[in-house]
Amino acid sequence: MFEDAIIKNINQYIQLNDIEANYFLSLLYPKTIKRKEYLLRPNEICKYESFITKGCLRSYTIDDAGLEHIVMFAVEEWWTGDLYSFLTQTPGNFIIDALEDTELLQISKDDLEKLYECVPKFERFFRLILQNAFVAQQQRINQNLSFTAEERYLHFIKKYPQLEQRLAQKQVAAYLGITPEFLSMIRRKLARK
Amino acid sequence: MFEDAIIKNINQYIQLNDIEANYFLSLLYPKTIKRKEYLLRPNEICKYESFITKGCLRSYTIDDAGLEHIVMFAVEEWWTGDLYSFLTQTPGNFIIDALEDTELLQISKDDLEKLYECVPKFERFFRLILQNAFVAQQQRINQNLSFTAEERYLHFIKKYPQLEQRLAQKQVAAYLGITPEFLSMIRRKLARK
DNA sequence: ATAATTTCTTAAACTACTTTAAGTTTCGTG
DNA sequence: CACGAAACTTAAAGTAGTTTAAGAAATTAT
Repeated sequence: MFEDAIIKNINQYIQLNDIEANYFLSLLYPKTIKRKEYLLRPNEICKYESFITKGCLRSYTIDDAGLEHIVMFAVEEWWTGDLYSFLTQTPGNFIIDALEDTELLQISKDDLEKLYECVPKFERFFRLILQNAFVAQQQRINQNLSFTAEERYLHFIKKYPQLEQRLAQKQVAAYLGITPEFLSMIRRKLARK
Repeated sequence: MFEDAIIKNINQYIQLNDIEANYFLSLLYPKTIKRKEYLLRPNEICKYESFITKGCLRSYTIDDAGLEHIVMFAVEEWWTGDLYSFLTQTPGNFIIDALEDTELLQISKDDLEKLYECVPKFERFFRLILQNAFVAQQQRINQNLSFTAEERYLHFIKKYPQLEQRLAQKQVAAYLGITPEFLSMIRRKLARK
């Protein structure tokens, strides 16, 4: 069952006994969403942080010209949500929807705060998760500043080879910050070599 | 004395008693660096995370063409360091130097780990700090993807009005991901309005 | 104060990437 | 398995931002 996967994941960072694990599991709401369905609609308040047991989602914005810009992908074993909206319980900036049929385990803000109180080890768990995310984001910012589109694409397929297989090229382009047309040209140029 | 400032800052996030505060202070090394001096040289291992009591620093990279790209600024009441290098104790990707004469309080990785053990509340403190940093970085990534250079500049001076006063324009340009020449043109265009 | 250095400005030529548009391929659904 | 929709490709024209270069202004060091 998919509750196992999340405990296994957490045990890579902190050690939970059975009581703690069961208490944590009792706070989770399972949810399934189909491809193209929303996890978080425009301007909706993010009520839950979600751990993905199966599937793939994207967090993105739509600009004035109607173009989509992807801030992050999330696949199995990752957490997703609009953290700003979740923490403040105010409408967020990001939209989240599923790129594949997806299964999630969700925790509400109140329950997460209870969890921090009852099992403070989870402060450490989420600190470690956030540390990794922070480092990854800092590297992405640097690459967006210093790499060309081609360099960003090459880095992306090297860093996330399995993820790239699952994504449409237009999603990759929206993550790299280029148009699908230009990504197509980059790929043609690379293929010719 | 500047040790007060850091305790005051931390007490905004968690409540420390005198024993805990004094223990924390005992782990800190004060350091001062002058303008243009390095806090972290190219390929150096980041031995300390640093809390800034006075001054201003930048974390940046230099690309193959010799251009600088600023990943973050850090001023009073902020932490800085190359987190990846600090956590892994391997050479990092970022260079850190001072844009003004700067005073820091530093903590080593070993001491920070001791601190997490002895005063687990600090797990919470750094989780909260990282949460805020994560949200800010996610917004910056989104803006780099969806805003024009002019929009990014307008957002920057609105979000950090006091910081912009302290920075040379070329530093702002290196943070926004544009050339100083183009920033100059943007400013002229805005001034004419 | 003054020289030396760095930063800022301006403008013309250039380029990485976008836009538009049309055709082709792939994919999801009945 | 077929057909409608979405994704991908290609190419020509357009643009946001870069490069280069030179002069002006501001800052730093002596």
